[in-house]
Amino acid sequence: MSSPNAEHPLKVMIVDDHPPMRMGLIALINSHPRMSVIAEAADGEEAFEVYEDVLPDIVLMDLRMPGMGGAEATLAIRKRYPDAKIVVISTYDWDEDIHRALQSGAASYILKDMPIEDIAETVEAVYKGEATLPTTVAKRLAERERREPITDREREVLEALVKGRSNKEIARDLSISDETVKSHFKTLFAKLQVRDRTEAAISAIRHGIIHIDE
Amino acid sequence: MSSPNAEHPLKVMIVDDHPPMRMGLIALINSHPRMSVIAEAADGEEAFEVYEDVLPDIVLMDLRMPGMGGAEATLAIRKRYPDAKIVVISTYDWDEDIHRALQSGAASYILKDMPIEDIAETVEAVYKGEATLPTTVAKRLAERERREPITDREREVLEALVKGRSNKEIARDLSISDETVKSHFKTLFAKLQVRDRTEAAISAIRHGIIHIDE
DNA sequence: CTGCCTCTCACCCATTTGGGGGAAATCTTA
DNA sequence: TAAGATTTCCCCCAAATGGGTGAGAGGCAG
Repeated sequence: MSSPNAEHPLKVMIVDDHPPMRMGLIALINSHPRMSVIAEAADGEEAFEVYEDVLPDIVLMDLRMPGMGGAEATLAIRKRYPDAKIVVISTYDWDEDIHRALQSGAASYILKDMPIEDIAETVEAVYKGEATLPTTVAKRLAERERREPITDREREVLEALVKGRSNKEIARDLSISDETVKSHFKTLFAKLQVRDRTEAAISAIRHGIIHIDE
Repeated sequence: MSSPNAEHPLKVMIVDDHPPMRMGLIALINSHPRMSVIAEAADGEEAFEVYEDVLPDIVLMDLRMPGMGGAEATLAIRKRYPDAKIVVISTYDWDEDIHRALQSGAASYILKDMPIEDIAETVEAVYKGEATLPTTVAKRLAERERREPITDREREVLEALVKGRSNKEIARDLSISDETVKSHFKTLFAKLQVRDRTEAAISAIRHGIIHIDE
């Protein structure tokens, strides 16, 4: 594999659901001497299809998108192409988002408020196999490690909570007794270091454990 | 005032805290034959300062920014320059955000998931004095009208709630009795059409009444 | 097979929250 | 100034939530 140059630039694919952001990322990459955008997609499914078509050297992928998000798309692509290099770019530095993206096989996680030079640099660095994570992002990830891991069941309870359900309703939804729901909340309060359900809901949203909207 | 043409293009100013988005909006406007970006800013305060310096024909302004947001910046600019034409562009179509932006004097409110052609079109239309609001946005705004207006005090209570405070703590914070807090919640539940405080908190966030983060 | 973890459920009891009234004080504005 | 909205507070009572403790069933890893 020869290193990219003016004749054989690094082939980049852009994935983002916002047209102007897509335009900016394309302009950013194309203005770099050794990189060139060869494809774009507006959501996760399209990203997977287009990836197979064009087989880019690297993907610059948004995280939050309608339908299939960036983490799922990363997982899908790397399942078929384990060497795929994907840089996730997001608005938020929420620890669960970061964790999910990296778990899914993203090589890096960067933020949209970074200077465009840093974004381009990360893309090139990742292509070269240099693992880079911005300090802000790494710090958030470290914070997450310090938090006790939340189990699948607990996540389901949180999800129902954020939908506005009462203990009884959550119990019905999950086919368990409401005493069990209370029990889950007790452990959740401890893990999230909060005192009541409202705080728990907000905390879950702020950490990206549960996604509002859609 | 002569109409913009290739020699005298419409002078546009771009305000957004995300460098790649700024780059995209600039590229978008500059690729239009009758428009040209003459200045940019990364937050509300900078927007005001730069506006005074360059006096653009129109501003394309992001809503959510660290420090002074787009609505406050719009208000500040139009206080000094009542004829300033400002198009707010946002990720979210939350009714309170839309309302605040238009209340602040924005001429239109558009979304970042719109096609770039529509964005450019809106900017030009607004300059010509044609008021345009995307149907999605107009619909959200209409929904808001159907909701009973929330008072300032109630908003403060909601804000404290989203911070995770209990009734007693909210009472202490606002120097009122906790019976009064309960009273405010009673009316809030009715206005937001929810049954408990957790739902109220989520609803307040989803409508953009209270902003999480920062 | 034996811990360890998760999920499940139960009981008790204190506190918090929510729903029904009503009412005085203040502030706005027609 | 009088109507109207807002903010403040009160009472009562029912329902929901939260904290402590304990414990059985099932799964998974060493």
